[in-house]
Amino acid sequence: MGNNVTMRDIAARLGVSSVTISKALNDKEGVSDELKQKIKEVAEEMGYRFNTLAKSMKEGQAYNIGVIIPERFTGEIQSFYLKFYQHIARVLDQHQYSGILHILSSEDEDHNVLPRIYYDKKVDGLLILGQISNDYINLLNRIEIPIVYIDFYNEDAEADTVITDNFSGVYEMTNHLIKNGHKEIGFVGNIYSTSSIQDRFLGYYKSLLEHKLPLNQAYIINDRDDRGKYIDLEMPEKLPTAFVCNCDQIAYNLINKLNSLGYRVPEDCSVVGFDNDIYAQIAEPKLTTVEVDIEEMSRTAVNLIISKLKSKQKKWEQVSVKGKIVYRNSVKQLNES
Amino acid sequence: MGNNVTMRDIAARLGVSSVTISKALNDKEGVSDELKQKIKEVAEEMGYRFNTLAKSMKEGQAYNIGVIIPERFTGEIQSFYLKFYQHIARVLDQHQYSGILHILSSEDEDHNVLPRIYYDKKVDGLLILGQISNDYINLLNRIEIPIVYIDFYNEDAEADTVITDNFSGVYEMTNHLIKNGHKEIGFVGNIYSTSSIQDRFLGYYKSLLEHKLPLNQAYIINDRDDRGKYIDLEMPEKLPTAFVCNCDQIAYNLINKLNSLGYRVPEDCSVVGFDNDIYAQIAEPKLTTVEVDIEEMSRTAVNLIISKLKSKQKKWEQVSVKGKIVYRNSVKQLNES
DNA sequence: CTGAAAGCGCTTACAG
DNA sequence: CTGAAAGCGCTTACAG
Repeated sequence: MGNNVTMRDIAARLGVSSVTISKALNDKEGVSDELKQKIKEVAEEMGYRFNTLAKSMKEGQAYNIGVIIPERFTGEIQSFYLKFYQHIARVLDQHQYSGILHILSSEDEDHNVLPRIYYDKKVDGLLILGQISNDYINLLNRIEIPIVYIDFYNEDAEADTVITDNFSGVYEMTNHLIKNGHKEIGFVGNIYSTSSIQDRFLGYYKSLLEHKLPLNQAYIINDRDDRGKYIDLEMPEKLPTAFVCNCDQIAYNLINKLNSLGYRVPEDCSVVGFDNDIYAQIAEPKLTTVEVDIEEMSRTAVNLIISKLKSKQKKWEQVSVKGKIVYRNSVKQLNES
Repeated sequence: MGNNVTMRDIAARLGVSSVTISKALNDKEGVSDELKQKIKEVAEEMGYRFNTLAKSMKEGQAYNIGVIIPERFTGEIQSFYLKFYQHIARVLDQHQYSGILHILSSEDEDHNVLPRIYYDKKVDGLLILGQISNDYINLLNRIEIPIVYIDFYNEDAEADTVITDNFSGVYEMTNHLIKNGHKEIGFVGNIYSTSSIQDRFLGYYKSLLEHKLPLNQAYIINDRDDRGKYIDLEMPEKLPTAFVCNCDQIAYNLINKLNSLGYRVPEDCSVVGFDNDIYAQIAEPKLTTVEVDIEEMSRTAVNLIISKLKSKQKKWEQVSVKGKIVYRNSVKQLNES
C-alpha cells in the first residue's frame, strides 16, 4: 500500500500526463477506453488514494456539512438529536459529503459565537438540529453559506426548514382519543417554549374544536421552564380521562407521577406521547405515540442543502414530513365500538 | 461580511505581501507588532475567514479524524457510542480538529470495505469505537494512517487502545457484593463475545478466587449470540443471591425476567450492572453499577491519536481508564455490619 | 484522443 | 522586519 501516490506518479509510470490520469479516474471524456482501463488498474495497483483536499481547494468546496446541535439537547438521556445526526451522516455519505458534528455550547449560543468549523471554512453549509435562540438565528442569517433548519422553525426567518408535521400528528392522535370515547382531554407541555410544542398544542386544539369539545385551562399542564428544563408536573384537582403529552419523555414522567398518586394508566387515565423514542418503549404500559420519520427528514434536509450548494439562487422552502401513529397500550377505550 | 476574502486581498489593501499577512495572522515571527495589529484589524473588518483547505493541502493534513462505529452498536436504543462520539467531537474541536462520524455497515464490515473518508484522504487518522471483526482489524492494520481503538482490544494487534478498566471495575463491584454478605454470585454475559465482557468476567472471577468462593457454571448466563444480538436469558433452577451483569441493559432485562418469574430485586436477588447508562436509571430499582469515564477516555484517545500524527515513530500503547462504582438500590445487604 | 499552462489560497524556505 | 519564488495535488480551459 503506497503512501503518497499522486496522479503525477501514475502518469510518470505510464508515460502520459497527469491531465489524462485525472480524466480517466473521473470518467470524463477524452481518454480512450483502453487507456482509461489501464490507468484504473495501475492506480489500484499503486494504492492510489484520491486527494479530496486538492479538488476541494480548486473548487472552493470542502464537501463537508456542519451539523449543529445545541448542548442542552444532548444531556444524559436526550439522545434524539444524536440519533438524528447519525442518519444525516449516512445520507451525507451517500452524496460524497461528510457531516461534522458541532455541539453548540450554551455559552457560545448566548454570546453569539459561531462555530470554528465556519470560520475555518471547513464546511460548505450548516444543518441546525433543534431550536436555538432568535439572536443566534439572526446571526446565522447573516452568513453566506447555506443553512437548513431541522425540527423547528422561526416565523421571522425566511429560511429553509424541515420539520416533522407536529400539527397533524397530534391532531390525528387527539382524534384517535376522541374516537375511543374520550371527551375530557388534557395537554402536557409548555406552549410558549418551542414552536414544535406550540404546533402540537394547536393540533390538539383543532381536534377539540372540530368535535365541539371545550378547552379546559385546568387541563393544560406546564412541563418545563423557559430554558427547557423539566419541572415537576402539577396535576389538576380532577383528572381528565386522557392526556396528550408533547413528547414521550414527558408522557413517561406523567405516568410515574400518576402512579405515585395512586392512578393506573390506562385504566384511570390514558396517556399518549410523541416521538416514539426509548421512553415510549420503557413506559409501563408502552406508549401509543407519534413516530417522527427521522430517515425521511434526514434525506429531505440533505437534499435541500446540497441543492442550495449547487444553485445559490434557489428560493427557500419549508418542508414538513408526516409522522405516523404507533398504537400500543396506553389508551383505554371508553365507548363501545 | 465579505465572501471570498483571501490573504492576498488583505495584502493588496495594506500594500504589503501575502507572506506578511500569513505571518501576522498565525502569530509568527518577523512582523512588527504594529503591522501585525493592523493586519488583524483589517482582516476582521473585511470579514476574512481562514481557508483551512489551503493549509491542509500544503501540509498534507486534513485536520479531520474519522470516528468509526459499527452499525450494530447504533440500534434503536443503544446510544452509548453515539454519546461517546459526542465527547470525542468536542475534545477534537478543542485541538482544532474535526470528527467525522462513519457508521460502518455490517455489509462493509463483512466484505472488508474501508470507509470512503479513508480513500478520499478526508481524515488523518481513525478512531474505532466498539469491537469489530478480527478480519477488519487486520485490514485496518495494513493502512498507514494512525488508528486508535476505543473500548475494546485485540490481543493479536499491537495497536493503540483506550479501554475502560473492565477488570478492576467488576472486580471491585464483586468485592462489594461479597462485603455485603453474598456468597453465591452469578455472572450474565457471553464470555466469548467481546474482550470487554471477557475482562469483566475475569474481574468477577478474581474476586471469587480471592474470597475462596467457587465458580458455579450454572450461574454463568449467556446473554447474546455471536453477532452480539441479545437472546432470552435462561435462569438456573436455583437462583444465586446476586448477579453481576456485563452491562446495564442486560441488568435491566434480567430484572424484568426475574420479575416475570415472581422474584423481587433486590429482596430475592441482587443485580448489578456496568456502564451507568440510561438503563441503570430506568431500572426499578435503580442499578448499582460501574460508570465508564467517557470524558477521560475521549481525552486520552484524542491525545493519543494527535501525538501519533505529530510523530509517526511513537510506540503503541494501551491505556485503561478507571471507572467508578455508583451505589444505588439494587443490592441487598445480607450480613450485619 | 492527449497534454502544457495556469490557478485554487495558503506556507516554507530563502534572500534582502 | 519584509517579500519573491516555489510548491502542495488536483482541475479547467484551451491548443494541438
